[in-house]
Amino acid sequence: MAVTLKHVAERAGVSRSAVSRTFTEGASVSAKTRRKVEQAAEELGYHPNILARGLTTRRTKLIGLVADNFHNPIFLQVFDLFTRGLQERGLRPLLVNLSGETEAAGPIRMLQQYSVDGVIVASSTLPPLFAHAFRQAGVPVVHTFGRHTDAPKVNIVGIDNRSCGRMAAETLVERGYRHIGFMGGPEGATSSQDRLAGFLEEVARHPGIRASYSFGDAYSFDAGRKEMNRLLGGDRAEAYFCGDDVLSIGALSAIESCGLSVPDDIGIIGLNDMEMAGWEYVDLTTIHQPIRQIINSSIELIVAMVEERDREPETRLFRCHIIERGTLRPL
Amino acid sequence: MAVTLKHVAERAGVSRSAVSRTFTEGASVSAKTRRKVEQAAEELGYHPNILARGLTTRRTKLIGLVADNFHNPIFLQVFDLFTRGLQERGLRPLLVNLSGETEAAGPIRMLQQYSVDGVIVASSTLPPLFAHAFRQAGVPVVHTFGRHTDAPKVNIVGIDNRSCGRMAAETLVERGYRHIGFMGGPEGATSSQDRLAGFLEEVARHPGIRASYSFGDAYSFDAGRKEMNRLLGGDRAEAYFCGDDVLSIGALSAIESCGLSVPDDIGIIGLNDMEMAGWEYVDLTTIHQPIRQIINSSIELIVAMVEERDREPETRLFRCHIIERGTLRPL
DNA sequence: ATCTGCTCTGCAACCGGTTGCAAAACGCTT
DNA sequence: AAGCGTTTTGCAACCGGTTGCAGAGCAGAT
Repeated sequence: MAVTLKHVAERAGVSRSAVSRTFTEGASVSAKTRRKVEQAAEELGYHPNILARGLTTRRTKLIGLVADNFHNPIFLQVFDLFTRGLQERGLRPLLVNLSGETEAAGPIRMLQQYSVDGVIVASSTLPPLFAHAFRQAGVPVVHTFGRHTDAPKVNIVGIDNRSCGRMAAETLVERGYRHIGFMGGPEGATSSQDRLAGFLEEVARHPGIRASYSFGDAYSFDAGRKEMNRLLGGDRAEAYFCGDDVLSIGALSAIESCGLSVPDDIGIIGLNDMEMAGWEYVDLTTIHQPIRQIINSSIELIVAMVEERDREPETRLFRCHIIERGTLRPL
Repeated sequence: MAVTLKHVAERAGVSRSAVSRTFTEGASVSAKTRRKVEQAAEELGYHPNILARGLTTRRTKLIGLVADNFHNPIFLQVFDLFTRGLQERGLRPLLVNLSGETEAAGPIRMLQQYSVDGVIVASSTLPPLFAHAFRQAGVPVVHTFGRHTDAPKVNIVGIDNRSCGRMAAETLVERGYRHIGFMGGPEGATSSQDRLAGFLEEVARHPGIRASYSFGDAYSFDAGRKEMNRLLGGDRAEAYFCGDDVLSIGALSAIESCGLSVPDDIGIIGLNDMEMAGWEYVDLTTIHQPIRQIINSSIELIVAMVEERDREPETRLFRCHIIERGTLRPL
């Protein structure tokens, strides 16, 4: 059916090795054979089978792309950037949906069965254990949006969540809010924990300020709305730092449908600066996370890991900054 | 490094074939050897390499998932459903980002190099030619959200765009709008063309009604806002059928920031019923497209195609219905 | 013409599996 | 115990490639 090395070799009147060599970078072939082979290949429409090649070269150019949140539009952008970036380097993303999964063993086995060259775990909610397990299994791994530590066990690319928490608290305090709240994503997510830690750290530096915190079930619109509805029923704060834009938007929605208005009655600041945050509708004040850089850097790192398997894991953090829009009262 | 058939065979004291057979459905192995092999495999942590297997079985369990729009949140849901559905059947999506690509040759070659079992083209904007080219290349293909025809050249799963256009026009007319507009996605997209055709068809049945139409650059928020801004500067209609929810939301945004209000000054009806359409913020009246069914059906079809390569292509269309929310004036 | 050193080439083995085939092992019957 | 039909097994070839190695071919020097 498909045209293989052998067909090309026969047609060109050379050995299979000669054909193979014309298609491998840096192999030794004379100009004459190369020409013959290329012509035969052209005529037959031959292209080497990457998977068969991978059997000997141990490079499949497949990269596992593991995600566990398909309800946050930011991930559409994440997928866009990853697929493009990988494609540009001749790599292919094998998409793995881990929603609801808690065990790493299954996905690891599966990705090994496909002999992926590396794995990118793109999630701020999966426990660090997950990425560690990949490394333990000998698969190069980058944890994008993972928790930053000083001596990382795997490559981490993302932001300093703790300092974002501080930045958010500081901003709220500056604006004169006296009772401020943190509304996180899932309690178990390292990103929630770190953002909260930074938030409380900053609050502790301002004696007069009262702080409270709680968590949503997920980084999703529904979770944000649900949690804000709950908060509105109790002793609510004057302004909230929501752990993510889509949570913020859910919260805004709850606030509006309750007859309150933003920023007059309640202030909101998000995190991510997703496309939607800039829509007139939403006009969300938020902390910008440089997604494009984070993803390009992740790709660079996974490529480097594949080249040099026993490279020391490293952490790459990117600076965030506040995007002033309309959901906090002005200075 | 990795543990292979051979290792297991040696440890279990059997031939490589015996090991292979234990791991292939329906092969003939005695209970005794099976036990020995399974134990050895367990001890070594062996799992067959799917790609090596694919070399002989010609099944890699890889499915190409081709998309060209990463700006419409509906696709996040599409990816979620596809990845889960495929995973449940032991298949793996190889994600291909075709944004901006116009030639099919490159992607086809690439997917062939990875010997994918089949390809799902998930786009209402890629020309039919694209999916045809895959078929021509002998790759089983399903075009999800593709244009429906009576004698399809490839499998098509989606909705009847023409009848959705009619439904939208009919609804607008019922509500008493006399000058109605169609605001499509890209002019070249079959979905835009068909929705418009249906829309105008229905308008033609109502003599007093005036209709106009135009197109956005893409199925995206920005395109919707930009186009609505243009329309607002001219002789605008009383209500618009936007070819997609995210376009509608862009349009709503343009309308609001112009000081007009919906549905009092302008009515809007969308198409898709994406999650966001239900947010209080947005509260978009729209035509519901049964995404879940469309995607499950697409997966079923691609699986069937892989089983039976020369199956006749078929078309599967799903019924849509109107979801009444707050962007059209009441009956 | 011979030698030297280099570049090319093909053979054959290998990557990690599957599978047709013939022989071995098994369970029953007689 | 021999004969029979079924399973089960291992051998060897194959899937579509790559690659170490030894020898062939070639150009230039002597």
